[in-house]
Amino acid sequence: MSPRTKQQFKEIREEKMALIMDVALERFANEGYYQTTISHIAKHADISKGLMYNYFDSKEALLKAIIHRSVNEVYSYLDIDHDGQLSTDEFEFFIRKIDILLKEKKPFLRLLMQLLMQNDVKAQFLKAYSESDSLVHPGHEPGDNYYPLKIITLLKEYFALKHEKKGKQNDPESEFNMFYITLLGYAIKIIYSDGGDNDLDENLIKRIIEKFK
Amino acid sequence: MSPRTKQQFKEIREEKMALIMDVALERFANEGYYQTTISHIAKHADISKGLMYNYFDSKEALLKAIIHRSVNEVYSYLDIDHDGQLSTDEFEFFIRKIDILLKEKKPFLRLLMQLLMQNDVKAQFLKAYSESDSLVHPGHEPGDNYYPLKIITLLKEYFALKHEKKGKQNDPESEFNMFYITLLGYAIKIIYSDGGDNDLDENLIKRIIEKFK
Amino acid sequence: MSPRTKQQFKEIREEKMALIMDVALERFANEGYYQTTISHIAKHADISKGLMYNYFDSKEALLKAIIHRSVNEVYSYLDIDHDGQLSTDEFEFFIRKIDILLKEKKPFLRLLMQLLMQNDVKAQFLKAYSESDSLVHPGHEPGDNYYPLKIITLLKEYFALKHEKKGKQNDPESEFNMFYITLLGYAIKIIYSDGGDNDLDENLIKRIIEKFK
Amino acid sequence: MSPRTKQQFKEIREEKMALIMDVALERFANEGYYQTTISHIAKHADISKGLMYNYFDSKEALLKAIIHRSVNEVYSYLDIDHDGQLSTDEFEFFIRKIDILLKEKKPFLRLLMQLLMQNDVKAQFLKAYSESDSLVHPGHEPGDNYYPLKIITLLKEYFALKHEKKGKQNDPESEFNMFYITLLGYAIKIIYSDGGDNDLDENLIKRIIEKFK
DNA sequence: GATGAATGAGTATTCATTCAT
DNA sequence: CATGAATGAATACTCATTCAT
Repeated sequence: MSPRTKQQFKEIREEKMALIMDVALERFANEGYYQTTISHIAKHADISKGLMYNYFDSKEALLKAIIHRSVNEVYSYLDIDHDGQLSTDEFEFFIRKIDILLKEKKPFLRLLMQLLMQNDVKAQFLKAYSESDSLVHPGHEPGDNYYPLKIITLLKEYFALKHEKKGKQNDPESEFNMFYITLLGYAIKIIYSDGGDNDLDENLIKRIIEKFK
Repeated sequence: MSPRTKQQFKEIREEKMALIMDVALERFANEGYYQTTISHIAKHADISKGLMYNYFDSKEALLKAIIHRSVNEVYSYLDIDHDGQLSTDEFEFFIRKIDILLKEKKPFLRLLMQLLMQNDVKAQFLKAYSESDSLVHPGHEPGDNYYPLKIITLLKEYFALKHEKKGKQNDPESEFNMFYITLLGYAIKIIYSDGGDNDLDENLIKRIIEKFK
Repeated sequence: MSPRTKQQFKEIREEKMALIMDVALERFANEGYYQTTISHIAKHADISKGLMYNYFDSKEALLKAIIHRSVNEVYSYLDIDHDGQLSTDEFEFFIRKIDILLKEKKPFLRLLMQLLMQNDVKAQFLKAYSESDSLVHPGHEPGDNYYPLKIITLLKEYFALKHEKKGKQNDPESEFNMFYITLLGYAIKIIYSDGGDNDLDENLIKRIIEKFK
Repeated sequence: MSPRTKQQFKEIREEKMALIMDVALERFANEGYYQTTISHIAKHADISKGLMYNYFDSKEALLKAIIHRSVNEVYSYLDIDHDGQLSTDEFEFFIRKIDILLKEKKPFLRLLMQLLMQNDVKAQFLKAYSESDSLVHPGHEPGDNYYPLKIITLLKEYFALKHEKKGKQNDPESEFNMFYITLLGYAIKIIYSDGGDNDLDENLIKRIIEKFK
């Protein structure tokens, strides 16, 4: 009988927003962003069409919120804040983390792939994300050495250092590129497999670590 | 002035169809299949919307025709009709052909990626393609050893044989999988780069060949 | 701490209703009735949407209540209850009162203009108001000589009498019509000016009085 | 059997656009711009909803086109291109033209009133129209003495000159303002009357001319 | 009395497809 | 063979109104 408190309203809002974002992410990843209708999302989330607009200004705002949330989750999981060089163990640890992310963030990564693989204007804001990271760390300017680039830099330095030490025959840039395409191929395989053969995947990630560490 | 012969009409027809397919493929690859409108295609091909329907029953029929054509081109370029085992030279030759295809069929491969990365019903027919090859070789049933699978089989046999001969430490299945993800990563890199660094790519493909042949 | 008396509750209720009506009138007048949303009103009045419906059955009921209130204010300010003929001084006094009303009831008059200038069904009830005065004096039938018409009648009689006395060249109906359009034009000018030049307006109203008294 | 020529298509387009604009103007004027739905327009014009969008980008674009057309018609009818001062005959002629416009352009003028009497952002472009005339005479800058202002200037000069010559008691600015509100009141009366008493209106316009010429 | 989450009918707009010429 | 006007089903989004708390 007594009216709901502000706190209760806040909780309702947050739970509902999370529900809508979860459902929408699932649909976006599987049906494609443009093919997913607000009606679909509403039906799957068991809410009315209108309610979505109580929480998000538009379909695009919903997409942005989902990306924002997921990017934050990914970054905070990776938690890269490394000033010196990567040790071999840290390198291995990093690959393992990536592997876990690939398996835990499949829907988000499918959505991301989908959006990044289009050239049209609407998708540009996404590229901005992956390059500038401005929403996650608003203090940084495009040109700073913030997270996404920092990762790349760290890895390149790792390969440069390894080359110095071990004097392998291949130059470090080539080595980094081999590493990059191998991990990319592995990522695609994981993201687009439904379940898949775990032993097989485990064997692959071990070989990647072994080969490039 | 003289009335065109049936042959001439047929040629005009075929040229127009090819034009429409070319334009559509370009738009599909860059804007996305669902985002590309018939109006856009018509405008870019400098024909009327109605004419498109003179040549293709629907937007989906146009898509199928484009895929059909490109799949045929790919298969006939690869020209795999190999009964015995792949020699090392043939393996290298195969990788080189793949590399050339990646660079020459970028728009088609982008379109393909786009469609394969969706789970929804409309995209199912595409998976059918990649698995059954039914349109290209309508006689085959899913289970036959037709082209796409034949390639896989040949490659697996290649790695099995190599393992027997050279007795490398890794089992052939694992080796094949490493090869698969490396090539996949390379393919994605090539398909989605605009121009890109040719020397760098050449270095990569050489290393792939070296590593897996 | 002590429980509020019924009287206090009633006062709170009435103050809240007045607040809502004030805010709504302002928004209706400036944004337009149809363009003003209940959400806007609630936000500007610093109450919840639900509360509005506690006081008014619907948006239209709110509109009617606002009109009702304003019409009553206007009528009670004009306080026309005149049985005989208008004297010259009374005529001048009437114009002065109109002038004051124009300046004090701008928002209401803007809203009224807005509604009267539409032919659609929804606006019909307003015409009913201006012609029948049924809400203000529910006993009257359209055809009675109630207030709005009474004013017209009084003014027409004033011009008829003036014609008899002074024998001006123009017939009284024509004179009334000139008076009507001049006052109408003046009214529009005042209602839709923001602030405006007071001296200029004062000069105009003086000339109107001078010309028609 | 033979396909339509470009000319035929152009004619169809122009007739249909005119039809849609005519119907829409009528509805906008009577129901109000915001209350008029595209469905209503389509139904009244006996076309499908979609067709409107073949000719106009949006509801607002349709509105702009209607205003543009009507403004052009009004200006070309008034055909004010007067360098010197207005003679008495020209002044009378001008009032007569205004009177004719008021009767012939009722729907447009109702629409215009409706839009000008709202403060919201969407209506601002209209004020721009009435003040800058930029669409009609694109060469002019806001500040030039282009048509709408030119009319005002001409009239003010007319009253100034008249004052010099005849030395009436009232200053010319006051006289112009009286003229302005009288004509405004007359305009409103005409625009919002349905048919109305022609003799009565004719008498009014004669008196206006007589009084102010 | 008061809140704001939830609903759903309604609105502008898009676009594949049809068809008269 | 070719055109583009015309259609209508579908889609994103709005907003008055209801209702559980």
